[in-house]
Amino acid sequence: MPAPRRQAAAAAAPASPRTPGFATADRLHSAAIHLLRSLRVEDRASGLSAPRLSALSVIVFGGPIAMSALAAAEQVRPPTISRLVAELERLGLVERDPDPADRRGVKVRATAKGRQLLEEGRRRRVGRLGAALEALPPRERKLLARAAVLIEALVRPA
Amino acid sequence: MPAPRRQAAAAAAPASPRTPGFATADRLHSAAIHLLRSLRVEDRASGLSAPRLSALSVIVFGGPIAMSALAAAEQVRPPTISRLVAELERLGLVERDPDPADRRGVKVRATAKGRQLLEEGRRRRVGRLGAALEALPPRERKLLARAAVLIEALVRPA
DNA sequence: ATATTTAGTTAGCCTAGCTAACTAATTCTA
DNA sequence: TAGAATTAGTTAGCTAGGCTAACTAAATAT
Repeated sequence: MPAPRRQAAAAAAPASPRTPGFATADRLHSAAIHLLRSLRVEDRASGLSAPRLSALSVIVFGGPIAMSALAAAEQVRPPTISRLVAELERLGLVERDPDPADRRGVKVRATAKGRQLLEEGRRRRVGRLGAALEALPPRERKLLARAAVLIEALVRPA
Repeated sequence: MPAPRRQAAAAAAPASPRTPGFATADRLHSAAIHLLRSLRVEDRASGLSAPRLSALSVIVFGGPIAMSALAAAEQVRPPTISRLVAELERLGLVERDPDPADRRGVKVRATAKGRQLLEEGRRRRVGRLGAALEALPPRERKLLARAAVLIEALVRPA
């Protein structure tokens, strides 16, 4: 286990095990775990580890981004990002430019190769699940799409 | 990145990016990632890392279980499980008994302390999400509950 | 009776987390 | 405005968790 990071005592009043919210939360949590576990297989085909894929994704979609912002997005410490970006750079997937506005700073951006690799990976990963969803009645597929939106809303402002 | 594990060429025909299944899959994938990321905070309070919590969970719910079965459930190699279980044992959360039916084998089971720690963690983790769900209109909460069931069904037979 | 397979462990390597300690640049303040 | 404090990023060194290779011991197959 990595050394625990101090949290700003986050404990909101937890729902008691009796409430309908708790039961749903439990099911949702479990479903999310199993969903992601089943997709991990596809990610391996990219040749990149999960942390690298995740960081690359933030860099691709988050435009040129500062190291500190990237660390925050990935919820890791700056040294972790430093090393990770160094590896992505060595692989030709991203580049580091000095920030002209602040000469301490650095902006990371994806190369064409990086974008391409990510896009392929996303296609593979989501492709398998997408095929399964195609087989579903449209009603159920719509239900899942709405659920995804609800979940994002629940989680986003956290 | 850990050395890639050979996969039995799993590539099912991926859905093309145009289909409705693909768009939904993308949203669902993203929602699952963000959901789990937001809950990670609570897991840290348990003092156990994610791999240890996950293995402990399998041991608690999967009854006395062989090392090899545990490795399969966690999708890791036997040496990884050997070491992980050794640590859980050192912490007093699980115990290893020789398998009387096959003297090469070992059965791992949770101690009372292990069960208790897991239950507390689950309460904390799901509590925060549960509270958020309580605030939702019952209709939307039901939608999420049904979505969870659908997802499990999609993923389970994979 | 011996050879092969299977269950688990040990040894040794790599990646990804962390903290601590550092440099360089910026910003604040007396 | 000189000096102090803060901020951005890196380097060094540690631990945990992944892997393969190589091993022991037991079970099974020839």
